[in-house]
Order: sequence, then structure tokens, then C-alpha cells
Amino acid sequence: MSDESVRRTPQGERGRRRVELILSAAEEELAAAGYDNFTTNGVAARAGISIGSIYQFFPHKEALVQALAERVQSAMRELYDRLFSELTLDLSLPQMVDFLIDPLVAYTAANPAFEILFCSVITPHSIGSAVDTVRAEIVERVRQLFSDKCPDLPSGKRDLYVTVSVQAVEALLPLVSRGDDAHRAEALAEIKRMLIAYLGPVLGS
Amino acid sequence: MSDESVRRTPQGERGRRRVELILSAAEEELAAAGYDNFTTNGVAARAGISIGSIYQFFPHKEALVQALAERVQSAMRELYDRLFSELTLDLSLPQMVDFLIDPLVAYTAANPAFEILFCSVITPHSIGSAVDTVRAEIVERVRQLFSDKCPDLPSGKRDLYVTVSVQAVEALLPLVSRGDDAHRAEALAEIKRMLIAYLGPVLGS
Amino acid sequence: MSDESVRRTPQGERGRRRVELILSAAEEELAAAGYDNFTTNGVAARAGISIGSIYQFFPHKEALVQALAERVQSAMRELYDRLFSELTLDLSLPQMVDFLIDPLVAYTAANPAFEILFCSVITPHSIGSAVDTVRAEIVERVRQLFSDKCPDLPSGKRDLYVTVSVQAVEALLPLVSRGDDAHRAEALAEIKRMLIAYLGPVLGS
Amino acid sequence: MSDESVRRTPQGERGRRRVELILSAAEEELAAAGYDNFTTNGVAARAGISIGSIYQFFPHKEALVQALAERVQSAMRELYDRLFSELTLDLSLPQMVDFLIDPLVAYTAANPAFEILFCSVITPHSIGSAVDTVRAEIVERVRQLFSDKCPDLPSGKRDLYVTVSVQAVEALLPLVSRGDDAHRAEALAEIKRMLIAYLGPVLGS
DNA sequence: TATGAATGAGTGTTCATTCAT
DNA sequence: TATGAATGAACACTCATTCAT
Repeated sequence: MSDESVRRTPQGERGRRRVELILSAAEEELAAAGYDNFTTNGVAARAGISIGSIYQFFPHKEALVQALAERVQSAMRELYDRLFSELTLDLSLPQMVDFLIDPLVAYTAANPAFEILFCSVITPHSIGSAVDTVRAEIVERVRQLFSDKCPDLPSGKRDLYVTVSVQAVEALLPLVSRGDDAHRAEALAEIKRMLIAYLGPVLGS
Repeated sequence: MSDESVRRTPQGERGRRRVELILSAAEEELAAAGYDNFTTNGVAARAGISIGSIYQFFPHKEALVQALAERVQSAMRELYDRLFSELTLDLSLPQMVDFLIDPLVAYTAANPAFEILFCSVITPHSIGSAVDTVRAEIVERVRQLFSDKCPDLPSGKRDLYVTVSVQAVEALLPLVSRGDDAHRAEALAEIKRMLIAYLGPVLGS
Repeated sequence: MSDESVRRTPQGERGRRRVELILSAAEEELAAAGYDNFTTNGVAARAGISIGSIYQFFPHKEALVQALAERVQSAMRELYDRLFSELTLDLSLPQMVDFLIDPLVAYTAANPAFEILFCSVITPHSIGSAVDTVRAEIVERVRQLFSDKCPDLPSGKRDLYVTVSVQAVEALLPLVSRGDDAHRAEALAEIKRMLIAYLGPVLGS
Repeated sequence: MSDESVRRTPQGERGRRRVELILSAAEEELAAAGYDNFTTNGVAARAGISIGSIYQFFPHKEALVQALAERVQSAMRELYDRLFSELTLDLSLPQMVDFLIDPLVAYTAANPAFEILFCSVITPHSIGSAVDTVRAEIVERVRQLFSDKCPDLPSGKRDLYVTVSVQAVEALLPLVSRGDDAHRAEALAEIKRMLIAYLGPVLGS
């Protein structure tokens, strides 16, 4: 929450609730309209507040998207804080993959905006920096996990594996959130199989 | 090239060059600005022509994007026509992966717009149909390849493998087109390793 | 005033004045430029406001014209509500013609846009529906009058007389709103004479 | 055919045919698209020639419309030259009305562009001056007729009658060119009745 | 002379952003 | 502090008109 991205750090309870309201509306708008048709006026209408109120808290549209990304990041952090604290290194790779991917899939299903924010390719997008923030944190987590699991792995290699793994999961996640339930389960299983096949040889079972 | 997507089929050498000029400028614009900030006026400015000239050949923005996609599709078709005709099934999986991925990487490096057009996640985008056309053709090729290579593979499974493979390559391609040369080579190797690890067990060596 | 034709129903005094301002400017523009050269930007300029303000209240140009027509219709309704309520059937035809035509002429003189909106020939015009709405209401009034005055008149005949009368008055009204005062009075007298000569034989004195 | 309205007076047979072709196409376009959607490119396409060729003969769109009006005027002149030369003053007013209106109706039915050009109200229209040219000639004819028929009529009165009569016929003509045949005949009869009722008292039988 | 590609001012419309209330 | 009317740059697209070929 730098000076850049937030006009006024809300200090009262009221202000915090206001920001929350705006962000929720923005999430809905993003999920409903897609990034291209995402408008600040649409967010205001959805939140039932005036457009001016949004600019009380966010200096411009991009800051709003950025905050959205940070919010997602927060949720992810919370999720993975719990997960990683429960994670023990003696799990097998398949178990670990289940352990980390399943909650991610569940989160994606529950938060359509996340998919739009997170599962975009690294493309010159105004959304860009916001996504990168989220991605960076996830990458960091996984990097830590890989370090713990295989301390001997050269850091260059390790970072490469992390990047490729995260990017692949990002890209394949939409496959899981589409189609009927049968296909979704199949797709999910394939993602896991791919990850395991890819990482097994380098991380050990 | 239906009546729908082209206002005037350019017949003279001059016209063909003009269309080529427009498409090249559009490609640059797409690569530089991304799809969201892709404007017809921007294309005109980049091409050094007037906005009206674009509408002499394309009835609307979407048709221009579509033509871009068709152009990419053409290039891909040409590329893979040659590749697949030279491809023999007695190649090992790693050889096959090299054989198919390397030219794709080379093409991507040379055509930045291709990445934007093709390597977008399956997200509701106005670009949609244009991308799908390209993707569908590639998917079909790979599907055929898998069928030839493993005739016994149930078609449901096969289609799943194809989808996942293509989607993963799409998503990972940008990794190869960024960063310094050393990283690019590394990333490329990883994509291949992932594909081989993923497909080996189901397609055979 | 449906959802279709008004973007935001102005509720404050301020908003109502703004709409009024826009409509007045639109009227001027229409009167000055004619329908073909009627532009939203022209209206904005004439009103001394920005183009965006027009779109705050009207979703598109046609809605603006429609609102103009409804405004005219309102004025006409008000006018004729009063006139017809004061009208008694024992008036002679010439008296009746005076009674109905004079206020119409006065209104036309005061509202130049009315002429353009109402006095256009039944020609395929984008203005179409807006005009028709106004015309239809006037026609209905006159139809009712004719029915009351001559209950025995077959409805087919009656409708024909109404159509011809209204159309003729529409077309001749511009004659009255042009030229010097002397000519205008003469022209008005002629219109009345024509109507009386035309309707006398079929409606009675 | 002033310097203003024609760029090059076509002198060869070829040129004259060219102009004729353009004007015919323009007429079709006008009838098909209406004045608002009348485009020079549309005319060129309809004529099967290039847009440049139109500008070889007409300096701008308005000149084309003007020429169209002059062409209509020519046709009208030819028509009424014949009619008036055959007209004898001993005809009764109803006979005279039949004699003059019926050919006009027939011409209108056969030339849809005429209606658009001629039957518009005196409105600020780019079409304006062109229409006025046609109207003026018709008015002049009728003025002459009235003079011959009633030499004692004061010229002021006479001109007023002419103006009103012509304007009324203009406005009512569209009524005759619409609807089914039965309605058309009825409407035509009414126009005549109106004219006769209006003019009888002042022109004599 | 005929062509039609090229031009670019102009049109309707959107939407991020500001600021008077 | 909240509001939402107001702004105006920017966009997609049209069409009268020009001019190189």
C-alpha cells in the first residue's frame, strides 16, 4: 500500500469497510465483464456508491486493479500460510501436489476474479504489474518449499523449475474451471500428473 | 477471406502490398500495446497511412484482428505442413518434441504478435474467435499426430492430452521469448522436458 | 420516458434544468441546421456544455430527437387538451378552424423546431418514429372531433378526411412562418379557406 | 447548367451518355437510400463506374443533386409543355385538375426520386436549392395558367393561390404513392376535391 | 480520360477523472 | 466526506473529395 496506489489510507472502521465494499464490487465487475470491459463507473454502480467515492480511495483505475490483486494476494497468503505451516516435508511429491493444488482450484472456483487476474499470460497488459505482484508471492512460496525439500538444488535450476511450474499451473487452471464436472476432474488430474512427471526427476519422490 | 472480413479483395500488386503494410503495422501495434490498447488509429499512425485506408480493406477492427490471426494461421499451416510431412513416426518422443517445438519457438521469436494472439489464456476476450481459429488448427494437427503414433489411445484420453499439451506450450512460450539468451535456452529445455515427462508414459518413447 | 430513451431520469432541479438546456439547444440546432446536419456535437456547442453531458441524459442521438418530439407532443397535448375542452360542437366550421389553427400557428412561430419535426412529408427519414408519435396524437384528436361533429360519417371516409386535412395543414404551415407579416396573414387565411372549402361539404357548416 | 454546377460541359456523345448514366444511378440511389443516406460512392457503385468519374462532371455532391433536380425539371417541363399546349381554357376546373394532376401522379409513381426531390417541405435542407428550382418552374406554369384563365385576378392573390395549391399538392402526393391501390385512388380523389373546392370560388368553374 | 486508392475532417459514443455542491 | 454531474480526450468508423497512375 504505497503512496502511489492509495490516495488515503483509510484509518477509521468506516473507511476500511468502504474499501472492502469497493473491492468486492470490483471483483464482481471483473468476473462479470472481463478486464476489457471493466469500468470504474461499473464498479461504483455495482457497489451502490458514487464514482467519486472510489477516487477518494484510489487515485486511478490501475490502483484499483492493483488493490484487487493485493487483496487476492492477501487471500492467497492466508491460504498458503496455513497450508505451508501444515505441510511437512516427508510428504511424497504426489501428496504435496494434491495438498497445494486442490485448495488453489477450490479458491479459483470460488473467486472468478482471481482467474482473470492471475491466469493471464505475461503479456503487455495494463493489468500486468498487478498480476506480477500476486505471481511473485506465490513464486516465492514455492521457491521456499523447493529449497526446503531439496537443499542441494542449485538456486538457478530451482528458480527455473518454480517459474515453469507456476506458469504451467496458471495456464492450465482455466481448463479446470470450464466444462462439466467430469471434464474438470480429468483436467485437474492431468495437471497434477504433469507436475509430478515434471518435478519428480528433479525433486525426488 | 469471406465478404464479411474483407471489404475489398486487393487485386493489384499495389493493394496486396498495402494490406501487407497494414497487417505488419497491426502486428507491431499489437505487440507493442497489447490487445486492450490496440487501436485502429494507432495502426494507421504506425503504418504511416491514414485511418481511412485501413477501412478500405477491413470493414472493422475485428476483421483486422481476424486477418492477423489468419495470417498467423497461414504461416503456422505452412510451417506445420512442411514439418508434419517430414515427420516420421519412428522418431523418439524427445526427437519429436524438438522437431515440433523448435520451429514454433523460432516463429514466436520472429513474430511478437503471434504470442499475443496465440498465447492468451482461454479467457473471455474480444479477440476470442480469432485466436480459437489458430488454436483449433494446431490442436487438430497434434491430435492427428497422437492418433498416428498411438492408434490404441482412447479418443477421450487423447483429446485431453492434446489440450493440456497445447495449452501448456502456449503458456510457457512467453518464458522463452523473454530474458537473456541463456535463460531462454534453459526455459526451452524445461518446456521440452515437461512435455516429454508428461507424454512419455502415455504415448510411449 | 422509458429506460430506453433516457439514461438517467433527472431528479434534482439542476438535472431538470440541464435536460431543458440540452433540449432547447437541440431545438435551435434542429431549426438552424435541419435534421440532416443535426449533430450531437453541434447541440453541445450550442448549449455551451460538453458532449459528455448530453450522453449523461440521452443514450444516443435518436433518443435526443425522440425526447424533442415528446416535448413537442407534450406541448401540443397541453394545448389541445385545453382547446378541445373548451370546444363546443355548436361552433360553425370556420369558427372551429380558427379555434384550432390559430394556436397551432402561434405555437409554430414560437417553436421553429416543431416545424421540422412535424411538418416533414411522410418520407423515409431517420426522424420517422419521433414524428409519427406526434402526428398520431394530433390525428387522433381530429378524428375524435370529426366523429363527434358528424357521427354518421363512415369511419373510412372520416379517416381519409382527417389524414388529408392534417397532412395539408402540416405542409402549408411553413408558408405561414415565412415571409413578412402581411404575407403570413394572407397565407394563414388561405389555409383556412382551403380547409373550410374542403371539409364544409362533408362535415356540414 | 452554370459554371458552378458542372465542371465540364460534356460535348461529345460519350460524355453526354456518361452524365446520363450517372444521373440515372443517382436517381436510383436517391430513391433506394433516401436523401440522408445518399452517397456519391453509392452512386458510382450503382452506375458501375468509378467515383472519380463523377467528379469529372460534377464538382461536388450538391451539384449532382442539383443536376438531378434539373433533370426532373426537364422531364416536368417536357410533360407540361405537352399538357399545356393541349390544354384549352374552356375546360371546367374539375377537368383541368384531372388533366394536370393525373400525369403528375403517374410521373411520381414512375420516378420515385421525384417524390424525394420535390415533395419535401421548405426546410433548411442541403437539397433545398435543388428543389426550389423544380418548384419554381412548376409554380411559373401554374401561374401562367391562372393568368390565362382569370385575367382579372390581381397578381398578388393569384400568386398566393398558386403557391398554396402547389404546396398542397406536393404534400399530398406521397399519400397517393403509398398504401394499396384502393387507398391510393381514394387519396387522389380527395386531393382533387380539395383543389377544386379551394380554387372553384376564386377561379370560377 | 478513367480509375479507385488515399485522405482526413467529422460523426456518434465511451469512460477515466475532476470538482462544485 | 460523499455525491454524481460535468468534462473532454480518445475511439471506431464514414464519406466527400483529391490525385497519382
